[in-house]
Amino acid sequence: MTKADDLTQALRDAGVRITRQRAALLTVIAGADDHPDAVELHRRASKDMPSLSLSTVYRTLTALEDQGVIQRHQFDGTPSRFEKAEDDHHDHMIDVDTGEVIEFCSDRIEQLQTELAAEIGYEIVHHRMELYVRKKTD
Amino acid sequence: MTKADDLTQALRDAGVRITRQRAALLTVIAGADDHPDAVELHRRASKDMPSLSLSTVYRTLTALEDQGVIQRHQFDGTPSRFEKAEDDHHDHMIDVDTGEVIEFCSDRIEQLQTELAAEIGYEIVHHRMELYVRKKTD
DNA sequence: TATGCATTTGCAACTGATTTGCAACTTGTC
DNA sequence: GACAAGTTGCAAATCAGTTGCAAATGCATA
Repeated sequence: MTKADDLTQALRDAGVRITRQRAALLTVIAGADDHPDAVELHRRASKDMPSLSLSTVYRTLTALEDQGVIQRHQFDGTPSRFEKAEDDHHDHMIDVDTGEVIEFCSDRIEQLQTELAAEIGYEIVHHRMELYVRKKTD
Repeated sequence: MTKADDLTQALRDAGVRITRQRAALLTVIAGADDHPDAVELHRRASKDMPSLSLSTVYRTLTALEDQGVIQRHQFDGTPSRFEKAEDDHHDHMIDVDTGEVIEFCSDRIEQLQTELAAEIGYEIVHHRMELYVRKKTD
């Protein structure tokens, strides 16, 4: 049972129809270790499904996001990028020179965020933290 | 000497020409206590400068951003919003129900961010932290 | 395994935010 | 005050993403 199969089953259980184009996209997403955008996902999935249209990719990505199967990230001034929703939450560092995305997580920061919001009577629905970084040279 | 005058002088010193349209926009930005988008800024500035075009607003905002005079924020799925660059850095909470933007700052979090980046050999160029929040009901 | 129909597809046209080409017009300088 | 270079307004282009529609397909059921 591959990761793509897991995703497929989760969707089927949720009443989402698994078409060949969705299956192809799921396979690509399950196998991606990076954070591709819609065009890149379309490019990759097109190898299996040459007739796959970009609008279907967009529609499917939205559906998958609604199902909580994938996550959408909107980094500074670039098209949305996607990754499969792992059970563990994390944030991102983006290397401003290479565009490389590094995942990280800090429970301490999350806790401080929650406290800050609570202090003024709010609770956090979701958050977004991106560190735009550069490799140290010294 | 108003804030708008300060901005004007800063730009003039940087070799940026102060046209009537830029002056009008600077006045609006200097007087704004919220986080308006380009269309809203255009609407406000048009009162003094009825012929002001939206493309000039966009061009000027980009120029002001390049000069470090204003900051651009891209909150989830909405047009870019702008504010004058104060000397004090801060982050934002966005009320998901009302769209209201609340500024906040945590030195403790900033410090943790710097440490996290340093641990893997990076330094932070800039960062972005947005907490999407909802008023607590209980 | 065949049937039916709601869902999904590809295409092309549309949207909303922002950018750009260009000729006419200002600005700051000499 | 005149001139070169920077700016403007307009309309058209761009870019990421969405949508209407008729044709095609998944899948629950017979």
